Amino acid sequence: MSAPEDPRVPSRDDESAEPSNFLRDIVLADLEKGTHDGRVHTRFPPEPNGYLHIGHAKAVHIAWGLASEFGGKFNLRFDDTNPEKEETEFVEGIMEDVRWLGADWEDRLFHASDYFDQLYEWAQHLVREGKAYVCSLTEDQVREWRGTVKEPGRPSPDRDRPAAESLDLLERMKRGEFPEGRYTLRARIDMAHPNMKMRDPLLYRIKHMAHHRTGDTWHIYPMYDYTHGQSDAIEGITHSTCSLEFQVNRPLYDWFIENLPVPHEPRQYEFARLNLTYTVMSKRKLRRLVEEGHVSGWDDPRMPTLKAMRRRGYTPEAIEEFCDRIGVAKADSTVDFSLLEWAVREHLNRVAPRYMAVLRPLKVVITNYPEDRVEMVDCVNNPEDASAGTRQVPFSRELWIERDDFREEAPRKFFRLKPGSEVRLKHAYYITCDEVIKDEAGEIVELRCSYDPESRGGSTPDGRKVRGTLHWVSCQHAVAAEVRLYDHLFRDPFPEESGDFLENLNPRSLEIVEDARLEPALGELTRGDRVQFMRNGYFCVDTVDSTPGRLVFNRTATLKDTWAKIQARG
RNA sequence: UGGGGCGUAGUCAAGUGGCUAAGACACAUGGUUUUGGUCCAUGCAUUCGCAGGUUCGAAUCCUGCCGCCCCAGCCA
Repeated sequence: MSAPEDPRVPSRDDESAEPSNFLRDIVLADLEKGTHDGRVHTRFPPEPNGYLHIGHAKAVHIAWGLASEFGGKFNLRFDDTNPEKEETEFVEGIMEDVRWLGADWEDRLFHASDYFDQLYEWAQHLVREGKAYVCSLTEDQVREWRGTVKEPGRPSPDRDRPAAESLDLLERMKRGEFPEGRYTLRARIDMAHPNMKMRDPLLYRIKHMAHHRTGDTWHIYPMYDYTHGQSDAIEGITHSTCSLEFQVNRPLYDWFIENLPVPHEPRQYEFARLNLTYTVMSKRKLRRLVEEGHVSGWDDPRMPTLKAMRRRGYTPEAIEEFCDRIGVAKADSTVDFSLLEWAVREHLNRVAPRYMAVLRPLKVVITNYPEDRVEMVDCVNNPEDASAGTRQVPFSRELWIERDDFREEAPRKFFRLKPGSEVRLKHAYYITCDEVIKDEAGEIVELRCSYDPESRGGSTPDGRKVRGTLHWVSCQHAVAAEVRLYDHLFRDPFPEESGDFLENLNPRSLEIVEDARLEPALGELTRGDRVQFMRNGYFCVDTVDSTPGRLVFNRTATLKDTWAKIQARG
């Protein structure tokens, strides 16, 4: 990349460059100054206690993006310091998600638990230096002694415990000689510090619990603050990115780096986490949705989890585009769901092959078309991509069209099928509606139409204009399938802001179409295939419930629907 | 009301003293169209939370005020 002629021209004018943001600018400046020996090394540090969601995708995108753009490295590190909540099950799931997003940690998969020995040695170091002590206050006492945001705390009676004594107690804590809660190891900083995090924070607590990786080796486990920065230091992380709520932890992060003989000095930078309209992002709330049965699981396509979005048909490319568009900043914000939808449409429009599928079938009989005749018509697979080619679709006397595409009494702007009017059947023929057949209840059950043999392929020698073009499926060739239509999980764009978020669930977030009629080629699709149902939306074959004999499709996103807007306006 | 952050359009977000405040999404209008999709064109902040001040010149600097978020887990 050559330097711009005019230095004031931002580099983002260069199409190959990432849009800039304050983190990127910091890295750029560090590279300029030669900080960290000119290295860029980032990491994504999930706790393996749940599944990743779109907010985590932003965090991965930032960390991985910084590393990949500047020829740096990216680590995946599981922050597994609390054996109570962590499970191996999540480790595999998270790796799958991060890999799917396209972030490559190469051979650098780590666990904070890899550093337990080193962390323990450093804890002893702090004790010897008079910077940490074993405290015998109970949990409640610690809380009480800590003071409040407005009042300073009081020093623990053990604050001046001799180093030798603390060392001995710490060793015995480690060996499991004491019950949980009996002692903690605390940093000796400042009980009157205006930042609560600096009031002699806990470094270790006793937990007689097996760890998913270290087994029964430990009876004490390090706290997040004592673990995170040092793990970054050990791995040579240069820019440790995290979300805004950790800003108050940064002075403590720095304190450990300054007071320990670490091999490297990482720096922490915080950005605003992602919020999205019409959904919730907190692990606790997502867990409630799953556990209380409001969704079918963590991979229910309505969930904002990555495994759900993957199942729904979202692509990593779409998520990356979305992340590029939302930017990186420090202001709390909630992004419009429509931007995510735009991103997935933008990608799928380019790559999804088009097919015809009728979701709510209405029979059309073409009275002047021979009963036993079947013609194969040529259909374009993707008008955005000539290389996608064409396919043959069978056309016959009896067809299914969309119920919405016929109106017995139609408004002026309705240019689909109505009595006496002519429309085009996509890639096939023009038809005119001659007669409407109803049952005893007055329900329309069939349309009798006539076709113009001259219009084969969808145009006529006389060049007459036909305003509406409908998709269709030949009855005798149709494949039946289940189609699941998803809408926002919540009806309120800010479900957390008014009452219990569960009260804002959208009762129509899932509509199941049991008996859609598809053109035969769709019957050949396999799990995970992504397509466009023309005039309907983007769909993918469900990876869980679909079988070759009974296809199940998930709607990823609708197409933009200008007609729906016109109708809504009245 | 201690400390740490943040307020630019409906939503994100550039901008860091000097031409008419980027861009995207959304929205609106028109055009093209064998998907009411895509695509194309146009419009959409006389003003940057508010009020003063400094300056020839302020979203950018100063002062005061207002609002929102985070911190008192032996969670991360």
